[in-house]
Amino acid sequence: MTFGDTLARVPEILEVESYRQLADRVVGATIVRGWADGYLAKKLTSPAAWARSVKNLTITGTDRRGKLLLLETNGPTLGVRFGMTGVLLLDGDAGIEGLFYGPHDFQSKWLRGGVEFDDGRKLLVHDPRRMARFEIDPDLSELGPDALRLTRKQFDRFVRVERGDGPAIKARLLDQSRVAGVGNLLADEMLFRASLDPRTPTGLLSGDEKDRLFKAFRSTMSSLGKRGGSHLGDHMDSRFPGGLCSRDGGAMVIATIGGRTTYWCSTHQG
DNA sequence: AGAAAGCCTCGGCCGC
DNA sequence: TGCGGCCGAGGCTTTC
Repeated sequence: MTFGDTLARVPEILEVESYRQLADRVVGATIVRGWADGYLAKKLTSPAAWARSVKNLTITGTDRRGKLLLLETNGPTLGVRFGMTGVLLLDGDAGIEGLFYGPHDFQSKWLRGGVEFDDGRKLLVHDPRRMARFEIDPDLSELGPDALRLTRKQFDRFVRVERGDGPAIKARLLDQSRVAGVGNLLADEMLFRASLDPRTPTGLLSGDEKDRLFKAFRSTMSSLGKRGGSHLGDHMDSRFPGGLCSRDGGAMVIATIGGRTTYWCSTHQG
């Protein structure tokens, strides 16, 4: 599903990284005003707490951990989670052009909050489905290592299972406390590339299967980063009911794994 | 009108 | 058998 020639996406790690690059443009600016609706401020004590906390803060830098965008300031660190349909806007510029599951265009009624700077610019969160959240001094200890820079050593810790067979590898990939940034589409793409059944218990992966998954993890991040979005994976052409695998023509299977709709090839991921 | 997403909460049960 | 922690299910929210 695309919107004509417009790229359509889900805010997974690659999209949030492009939001971070957009946010880099406000480094050095000072916030004069901030606002948020009740949903965006849901993790804070109130929308007023956001307005009060951000006033007069100067942005000193940007960072990102997984899907969490971080704005560093001369005071607390500001965090933004984008949920399913959140897009970061800087005045007229969007961090990305469209969303896979989101609307085809931007509407002012879907602006849920943001900040205004001393130079007049505005950094805004556009979020039709209201799952984006602001945070103040977010707790990073609950997030695993960043998926865009995952080393082999970190990967080996990521697939380690303490007890029993462990969760399905698909569920482990989505576990943000194990590795931060992999969303549903990226997880399916990695497993497709690694020729792994998403239901495989993490603790039962062979050495060869772990090697394949690590390679697929890295290649998915780098090639989809170059292509420009989480929705541009090799398996996406086959990602519909009744779809056939673009690699070998096998029938695609659909099931809920790790709480998310999962597509995989019955032939090469069997 | 059903399904989709990220994230959070809750409850059940696994494993020691 | 008891307990803590893990894991999966379900809810939130809105749109197409």
